Amino acid sequence: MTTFYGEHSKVWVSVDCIIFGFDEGKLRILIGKRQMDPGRGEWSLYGGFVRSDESLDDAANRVLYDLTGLRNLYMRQVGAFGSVDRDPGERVISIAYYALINVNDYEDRLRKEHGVEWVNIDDIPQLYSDHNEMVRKALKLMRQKIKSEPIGFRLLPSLFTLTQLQRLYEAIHGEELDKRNFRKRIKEMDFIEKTELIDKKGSKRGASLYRFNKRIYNEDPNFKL
Amino acid sequence: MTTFYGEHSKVWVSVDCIIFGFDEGKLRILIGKRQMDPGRGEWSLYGGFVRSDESLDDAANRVLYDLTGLRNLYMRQVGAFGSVDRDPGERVISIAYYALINVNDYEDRLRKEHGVEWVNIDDIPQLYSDHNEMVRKALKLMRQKIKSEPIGFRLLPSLFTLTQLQRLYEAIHGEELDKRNFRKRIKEMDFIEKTELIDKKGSKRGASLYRFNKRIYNEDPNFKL
DNA sequence: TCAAAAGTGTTAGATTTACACCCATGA
DNA sequence: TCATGGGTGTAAATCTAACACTTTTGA
Repeated sequence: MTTFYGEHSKVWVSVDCIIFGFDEGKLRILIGKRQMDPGRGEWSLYGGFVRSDESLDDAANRVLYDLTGLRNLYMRQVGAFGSVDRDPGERVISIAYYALINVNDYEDRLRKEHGVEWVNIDDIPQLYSDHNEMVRKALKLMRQKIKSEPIGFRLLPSLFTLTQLQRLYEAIHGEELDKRNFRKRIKEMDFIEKTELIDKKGSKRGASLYRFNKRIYNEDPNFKL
Repeated sequence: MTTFYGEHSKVWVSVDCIIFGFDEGKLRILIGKRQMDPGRGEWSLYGGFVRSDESLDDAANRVLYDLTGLRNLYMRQVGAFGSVDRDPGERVISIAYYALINVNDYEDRLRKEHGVEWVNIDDIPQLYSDHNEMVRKALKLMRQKIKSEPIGFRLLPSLFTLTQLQRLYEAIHGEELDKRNFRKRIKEMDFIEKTELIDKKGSKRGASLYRFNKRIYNEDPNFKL
């Protein structure tokens, strides 16, 4: 094996995941108490080291699968974090990723096995190392992204009511929306399809269930919320 | 030295810089022919390895200073690039940064010493490894950023005419703007100050020179272009 | 019968876009 | 004197934001 860059030093590279979920009207992320040194016992994002035979995206997908048992999650890179002393043990740079999951798809057994919890984004405690900074940036990027792409559906069941959808957007942006204006905009988006099904859980009267039609969206991707 | 993560493999980490400049009405970046193996002779971004005693941002600033002799450049991280085979020699992950410079501040002697050239963003050749992808993402991020923050002034001399400013925005977004609407919006931004000075180079009649007043901007940062 | 969520249109105000002519000057 | 870029205002169209009542039904 030829060594081109021998004179330079190598470092460890990890990925850390900000996993967003929407439950009980709140946007939440998964965090757990760190089970290894250094920093044992501190609240932390879930992460792992990048292996020599996998890309950064592969590493993030592996870590996400390991924690949630889910594949093909919507996932985007947040950025690289590389202060010299960010890890108290060694020089480690970390690439943060955020992912969106529908909380119903996540088996609670698996969640408990890994000792992670859903925490409201307004109540995030102090986290290990620079993880709070990662969360802030992930939230900022996700909020921005959701304005121009219909990624919110990744946080909902495949069938959802318009009130659920509105509550999701309110939770993400942290402000209330006008019901009539919201529904007016939804009606303009043909890829948000009304089904014949009625949800009876959320109200006595019942609310129509909608679904996101990816095919129609791809044909005419005009999204604005 | 305690080794917490010994069982995992380390990798090389580099930074690569997309340096934007505005000259002769075009948005350009600095690229050069690679002077080392692997990839010797291919067009490439300018970069360097991250040292063990510096953060990623420090490394990017060092690389930028080495190339341009300029400090305190506006600079933002583009992201981490980490395909397994992205570097033909070894496993190297790279963190891309973009920076904005005023081309007049860059000594041509230094530019030639490093063998780099200003290339119109519409005429970028095929670049080494994944550098084209880095450029695309940098451009996307910069275009987005400039809509909400007055970073464009970093690409202009400290005194500029409104026509220069308009041409800059046209070059960045790749579309012509209406002169009257453009100037109407500028007038609303108190931090773009008209000076008493007149530029006689750009026209016979002469055009007023303006400057960006950072203090006023910080007091009332309302920017929208 | 009443509490609770679903569903539905209109209007005023703000923002955005389109558009054309006169001015000052150096060559 | 004329070619060149500098400088200026208005009106139509579009988009955004504010706002209140009726319906259905399970408890």
